[in-house]
Amino acid sequence: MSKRPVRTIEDIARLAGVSKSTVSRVLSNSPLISDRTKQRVLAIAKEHNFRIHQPARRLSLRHSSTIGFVTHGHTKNISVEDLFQLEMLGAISAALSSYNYDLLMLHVDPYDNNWPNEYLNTGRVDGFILMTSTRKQHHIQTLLEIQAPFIIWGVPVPPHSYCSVVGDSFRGGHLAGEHLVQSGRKKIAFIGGPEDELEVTLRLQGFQTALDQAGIPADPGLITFGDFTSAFGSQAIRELLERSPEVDAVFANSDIMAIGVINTLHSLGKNVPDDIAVVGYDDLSIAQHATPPLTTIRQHLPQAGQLLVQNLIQHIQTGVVTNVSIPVELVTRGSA
Amino acid sequence: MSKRPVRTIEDIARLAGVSKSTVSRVLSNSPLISDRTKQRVLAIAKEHNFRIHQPARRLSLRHSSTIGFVTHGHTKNISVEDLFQLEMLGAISAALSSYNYDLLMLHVDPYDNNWPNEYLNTGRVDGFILMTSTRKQHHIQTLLEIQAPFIIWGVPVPPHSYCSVVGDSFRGGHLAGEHLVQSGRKKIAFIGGPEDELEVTLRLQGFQTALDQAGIPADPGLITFGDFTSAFGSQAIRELLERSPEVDAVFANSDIMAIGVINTLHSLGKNVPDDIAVVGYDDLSIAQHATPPLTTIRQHLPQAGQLLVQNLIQHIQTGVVTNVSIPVELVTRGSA
DNA sequence: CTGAAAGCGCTTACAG
DNA sequence: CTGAAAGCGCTTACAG
Repeated sequence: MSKRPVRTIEDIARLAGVSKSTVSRVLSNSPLISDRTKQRVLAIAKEHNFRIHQPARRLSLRHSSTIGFVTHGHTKNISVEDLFQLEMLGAISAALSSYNYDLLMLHVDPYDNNWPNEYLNTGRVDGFILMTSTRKQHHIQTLLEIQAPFIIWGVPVPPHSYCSVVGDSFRGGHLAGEHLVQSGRKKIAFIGGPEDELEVTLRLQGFQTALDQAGIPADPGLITFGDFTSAFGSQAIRELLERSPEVDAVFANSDIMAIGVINTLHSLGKNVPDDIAVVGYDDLSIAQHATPPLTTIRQHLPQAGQLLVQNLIQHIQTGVVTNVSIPVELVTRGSA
Repeated sequence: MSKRPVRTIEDIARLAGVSKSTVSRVLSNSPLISDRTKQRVLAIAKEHNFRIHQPARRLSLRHSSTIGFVTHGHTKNISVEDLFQLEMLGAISAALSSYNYDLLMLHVDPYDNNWPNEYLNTGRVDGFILMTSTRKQHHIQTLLEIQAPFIIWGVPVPPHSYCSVVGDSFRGGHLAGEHLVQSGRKKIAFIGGPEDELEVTLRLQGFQTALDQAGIPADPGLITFGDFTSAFGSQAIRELLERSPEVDAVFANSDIMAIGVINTLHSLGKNVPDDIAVVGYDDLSIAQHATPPLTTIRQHLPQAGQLLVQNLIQHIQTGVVTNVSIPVELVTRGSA
């Protein structure tokens, strides 16, 4: 008689003339239930647009079906530099919802060591996904210590064993170098991310291998490291050009950096790719919208997101530790 | 004797020699409890690094203390164009955690009308925050119909009443126009976002008012609309220059557009701001890193995030509907 | 194939 | 100021 008494499984049970147990079972698709009952209950549930109350379910099941995406605290840090993370977030979110998991955003204080407990012991989250980088390395220690389930995007560092997925950076660097070499470039600069990041080192190794193979001598003067920002890209190319005006190509370690490089080149009156060819890294969606459109190394973010969640969930459920390396791919567009 | 028996409030109660009720009360800071008991329980809780289990708490309290941030589905859409949203997300997240609320990311299918129930009826979320835009307008309808608590960033559209916070777009447009006029510009173009967005219209009105006041005649040929992307910024300035080569300033409706404009100007050999002055909008963190650093209208995102969450929570608790307009501010840097 | 009952870990009237 | 008990809405052995 009253407005909307259909809020719980018990309401449905009453309407269907069965027990709560039965309703619960049909809703979780238990094989025990007869088809007739199942259809009837389902019909009633649908008719009333019934949805299971998650906190109750989570309490009973003792897990949250939600994972935390870990990001660093301060608002100020969020900027174009985090575009990569943003695209990754989209990919992860898409994958997560296909598993019926929720995505909790965790803006974490980098100096706090207790945050994993804050989310795990409270039953808000079943595990974590994080993008690694040097400064976050100690988070991994913390997670390892309390045995929190997690997976990282990045190269896992040896002593310990934990889940990871990462692009094949050596091959990425190699592809970039090879492409530049094959298009006839001779003075090819490497504008890298942080020198102490494994990915960066690997890209450099792949890159140098490609030059070696083409018989181009290594020139330390053409190699710089910094961060992944466009600001650093700008600065790096400017300095490079002062030191070595004959540079005819650059391999930048991120699309964002590459865009910084290109902008600076334009303002110096250089033509891209005629005077200087530029290849980026990641293939974010901005890559195709740059002027000229960026030639870059595609990291396959949607696939990465999918693997990150699939393997995390698997790890939560079975304890299996996976480390996967995703093939990268050269995408040729206008800039090189 | 066993490893870690301290997982629940009951464990703490046992250790402290009190009842669960008492522990619960000290943990929720009930005034009923004596100081002695409170200190003792707190000490024990801290010693064992105890954290309350949220699903249980939420089930009991009948609310989730989490809010959903609504974003559109497809991975592909996430790009530099969403930088604004990203910075807003950071601001919201910061505000939320000061209220002990969690932030759930909701990548929602734009053609699905049932998503609010999916989150509200399931007890996963107490309310929603969304950024509006024309295409999202029908989400508001849906939310209104099922009486879901929500707040938007954007101008509320009349017939209905719901919470909102928004920057003062008229004043923003006015400040931009005024600044350009005062620096002696005569042919000032307006490169707008979507023509059917209220914010855009308001910025144009403010802008035109400023020109009027300076006695500069309105020139419809200098006004364009598109979207907030840098690609559109590039395209718009290129077309504008063909039609009216004498343009000496532009007011772009987002920092991202402004950056597109500047890049294109550079590649056309124009100097910014000498040949053409450019003012942007938003003051995202990229603004200060542009070359030249962007003169822009600051929207005060951290404050916006704070108001968004504060007023949403207030609305959830009391039903009060607030509509707030945040003052904007001209930030003068290199580009104009 | 189905149901009654216990339990998940909290909160909070109610009684003292 | 404190405790025993009921209840939040599910799930799942256990018994049939």
